[in-house]
Amino acid sequence: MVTEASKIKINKEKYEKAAYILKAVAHPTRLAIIQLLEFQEKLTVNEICEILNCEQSLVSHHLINMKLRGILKSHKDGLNVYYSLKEREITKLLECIEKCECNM
Amino acid sequence: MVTEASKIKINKEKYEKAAYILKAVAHPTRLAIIQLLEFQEKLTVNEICEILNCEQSLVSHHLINMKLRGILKSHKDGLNVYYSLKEREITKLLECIEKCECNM
DNA sequence: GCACTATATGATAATATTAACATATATTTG
DNA sequence: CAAATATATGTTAATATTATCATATAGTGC
Repeated sequence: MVTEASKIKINKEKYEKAAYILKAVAHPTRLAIIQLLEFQEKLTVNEICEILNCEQSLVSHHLINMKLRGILKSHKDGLNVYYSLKEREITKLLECIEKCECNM
Repeated sequence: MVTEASKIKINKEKYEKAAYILKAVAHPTRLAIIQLLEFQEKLTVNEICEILNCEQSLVSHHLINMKLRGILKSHKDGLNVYYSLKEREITKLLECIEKCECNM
């Protein structure tokens, strides 16, 4: 039992990091953005707004937050800001969830 | 563009379900519980409390919530309630996250 | 420099999640 | 049935997330 406990203690930071990333992603709009970018390589804020039919500043908040957490990256080109996946690996989360039969 | 939009619309429910599951899991304690149960098959509420050094009612709330969302299952044996994974697939979430380099 | 467009920022309100605590319920044992 | 134990429940407080709105900033074209 002590072994387990110390194992958990050591891993505490790991769980906190993982939860931090999961929280950044656990939102329908954010998942949609991630999957859009899985197939589109890069999109502007406005394009995402239009596709998702979602207000600009809200989308912007979502994007900036995910960028902050290292999930997205962006580059500016004139007036536009293009967002893209920084971590393609993150797209596997959705696959993983879909395989779960827990969505009841 | 319209194509994208309708695709997203159709998938809206999918993203909501996925977010619902992800939210249930996006917490350090919950991730720890899941990983404990990956290796232990089943544990009582008290065992989990002790290992994680976490208050009983709080653990109970976490467990019940995850059970509600189809991630865990439980069975009673005398005074004890044993919790275990309902969906082993869920343990792959952690692997998946760990592979991401997004954790800054 | 002015008007226009795209994006970001900041404040606040609405809502959801987490924690803490007190207590209830159910089971076992004597 | 009383005491002890394990778990669940319900309430409230603390905190975090999400949405909304108003406005700022920055780049473009005239």
